[in-house]
Amino acid sequence: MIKKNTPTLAELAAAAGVSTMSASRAVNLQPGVSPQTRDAILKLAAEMGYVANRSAQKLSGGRSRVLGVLTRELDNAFTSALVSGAVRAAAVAGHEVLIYSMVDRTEVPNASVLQLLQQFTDGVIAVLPYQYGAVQTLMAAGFPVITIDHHHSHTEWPSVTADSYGGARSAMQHLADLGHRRIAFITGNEELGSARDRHRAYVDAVAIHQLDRDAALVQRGDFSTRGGADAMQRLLKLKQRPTAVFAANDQSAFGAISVLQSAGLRIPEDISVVGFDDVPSASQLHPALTTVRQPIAEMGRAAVNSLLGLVAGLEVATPQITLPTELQVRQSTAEVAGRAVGRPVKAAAKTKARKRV
Amino acid sequence: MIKKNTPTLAELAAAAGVSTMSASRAVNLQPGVSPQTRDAILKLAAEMGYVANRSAQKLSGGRSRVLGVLTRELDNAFTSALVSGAVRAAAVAGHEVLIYSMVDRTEVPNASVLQLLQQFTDGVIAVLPYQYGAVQTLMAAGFPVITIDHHHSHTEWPSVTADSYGGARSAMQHLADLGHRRIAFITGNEELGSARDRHRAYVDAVAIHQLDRDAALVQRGDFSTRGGADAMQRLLKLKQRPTAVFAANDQSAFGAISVLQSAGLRIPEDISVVGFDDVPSASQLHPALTTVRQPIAEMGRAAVNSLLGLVAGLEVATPQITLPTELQVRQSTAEVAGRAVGRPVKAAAKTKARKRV
DNA sequence: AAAGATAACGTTAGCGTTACCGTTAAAATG
DNA sequence: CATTTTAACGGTAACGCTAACGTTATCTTT
Repeated sequence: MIKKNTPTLAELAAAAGVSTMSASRAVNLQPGVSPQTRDAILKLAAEMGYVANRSAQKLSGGRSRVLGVLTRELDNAFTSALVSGAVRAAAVAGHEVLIYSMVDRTEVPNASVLQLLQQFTDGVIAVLPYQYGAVQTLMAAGFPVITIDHHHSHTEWPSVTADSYGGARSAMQHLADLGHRRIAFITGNEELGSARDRHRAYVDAVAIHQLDRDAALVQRGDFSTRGGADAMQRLLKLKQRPTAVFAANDQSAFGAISVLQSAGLRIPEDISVVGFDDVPSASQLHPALTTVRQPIAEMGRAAVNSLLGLVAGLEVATPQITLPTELQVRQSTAEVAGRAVGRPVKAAAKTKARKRV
Repeated sequence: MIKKNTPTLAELAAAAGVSTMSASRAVNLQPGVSPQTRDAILKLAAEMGYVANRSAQKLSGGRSRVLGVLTRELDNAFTSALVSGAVRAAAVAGHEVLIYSMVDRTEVPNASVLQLLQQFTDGVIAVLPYQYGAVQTLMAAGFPVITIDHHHSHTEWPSVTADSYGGARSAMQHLADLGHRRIAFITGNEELGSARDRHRAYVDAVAIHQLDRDAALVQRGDFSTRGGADAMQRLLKLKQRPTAVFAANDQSAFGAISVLQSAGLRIPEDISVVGFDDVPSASQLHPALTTVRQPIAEMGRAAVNSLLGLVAGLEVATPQITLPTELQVRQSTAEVAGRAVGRPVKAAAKTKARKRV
């Protein structure tokens, strides 16, 4: 239960019979207090329920021990998982996390939002895309920022990413192994390094596995459900339809699946679909989506740790952190139904079932 | 572009040739300054890029003009839409919104989180469920809180809800109109008033429309995809299967649909499904879900307005705000296929198509 | 044992803002 | 015209904390 009047540092110090500075040093585990007085103060602090006032900390030039997450869309399994990881990692370091959602609104200049963040937090994790300008502004002001994913033209920014290229290659390998030769690709937001890497992996895989090379097989998406659906619609109009579709992220894949199902096509019998991200619903919806898993929570954790380094004024050793990805084979991919166009034989479905994880 | 040194109120005042207090009053649009000096200061403030330091504001006993949103799961279309609405409404009133996600972690006492909120924000919108304890604590401390949805045992809390009962009744009416007599219900988290209201509406509808009354038709869910899927699995095991399923929210409906599709059942030909909420993906996935629309963004707006009232110390006239809901008929519902169990006639599908919005 | 080095504290002065109260000048009143 | 009321402003003191420096004990060193 919160008391209406939380004790202040001065009150704590008075109760402990020391100066406020000693109390401050004790509470912040800083040198300048003997271990025994520190422990005594700490014990008393716990008893009295002392909690530092972060506004005051920040105002007096100190750190508030609060980290910010700058994001646009909240409705996003990716962001959610990321925040969870970040919050946990921050908690270990005694920090809290506050999220700022950049809802479009023209009436407020970006600058004031950024100042809000600067006034409250010690550093920011920016979940790209969309905040390029904000991120640049923040960095220019010398404020610690770590981005998740990276902007293709700002590769020098400290960032945390997953191995998009490797993951995409293994997804394509999987499809090639299943006998697919005509594989479509739905692109992501190509302002992002991750989207470009996945695209590049697709192109390379087409060359290496000697797959059908057709510009029409690559359709523009934007990482959204609608973008995926629209791209799939275009793919369905092709005279020679693909036997498999690799979407740059799960969200796009969901859109594609939706279109395929409403067109009466069965997945994976008629067409295989692979996504990227492995958001929770990927395994919960039908058919369970074969996708490339990103270690999202770990990315959040890594971002927090890097950010805390920046906040402490350390030169970050590896400003660009890339975490491994892993293919998750589920029900949305199957062996291609022979060379002939048409429905797959039942046997095919049974065969691939054995390969499932 | 942010300058490293944002002007302070004192600097602004000096530039304008007035005292800091006059500048403060001008910036906050408070009485005590003549219109002309106020305008002059405001103009200068815009030129100099003055932005108030909210930490300082809050510390000096004032308001920070920041509102908090307390939530648990971010991965939630509902929360996302709500925040959007809240942010926009807050912006109109010159406020910012910061989100705190209550990730489970035992190592940090709730109290410090709440104090964080008290130190930074002027009031909190709590998106239930899960934060009952926190909400109570906050309220006990005299801190302004508005809840979204309401806890069944705390009906006196200031809250914003949608008309769950009415919406659920119209959903049931719709199914009854389509000839369904055996309708299943997947419950939500019944700690919430909304879940109880929907359940009550189902029970009432069964009585009023004289539908099949069978305890096995009501299966427990928890507003989650998995909960909906598990409930549907149980419903499929019934000797007499329902011809329609009403899920207490869209998320549950998605889980149910997933199970139905993997069982080879077609929606809506074999079974109709209705959800509740109308989250964005409800209309984007296949089949597009018939569901009850909640005005989520408006709920966020209403919450902000109420909260600002509380912050201003007003006695809120209507502590319990209920917003209307509306049935959205889409592709997941169709006329029941006669009395006999089996596939629907094609004609049925055509008939209901005319009824679509 | 005297001098210097080191650790353990305390004092002061802000950080940027607003509340409170005091002051001054202009307007309204008798 | 003297007096009261009103509005417009300014000075000062907090809010709770920490940085920077000052002070006092304690321990080395020669």
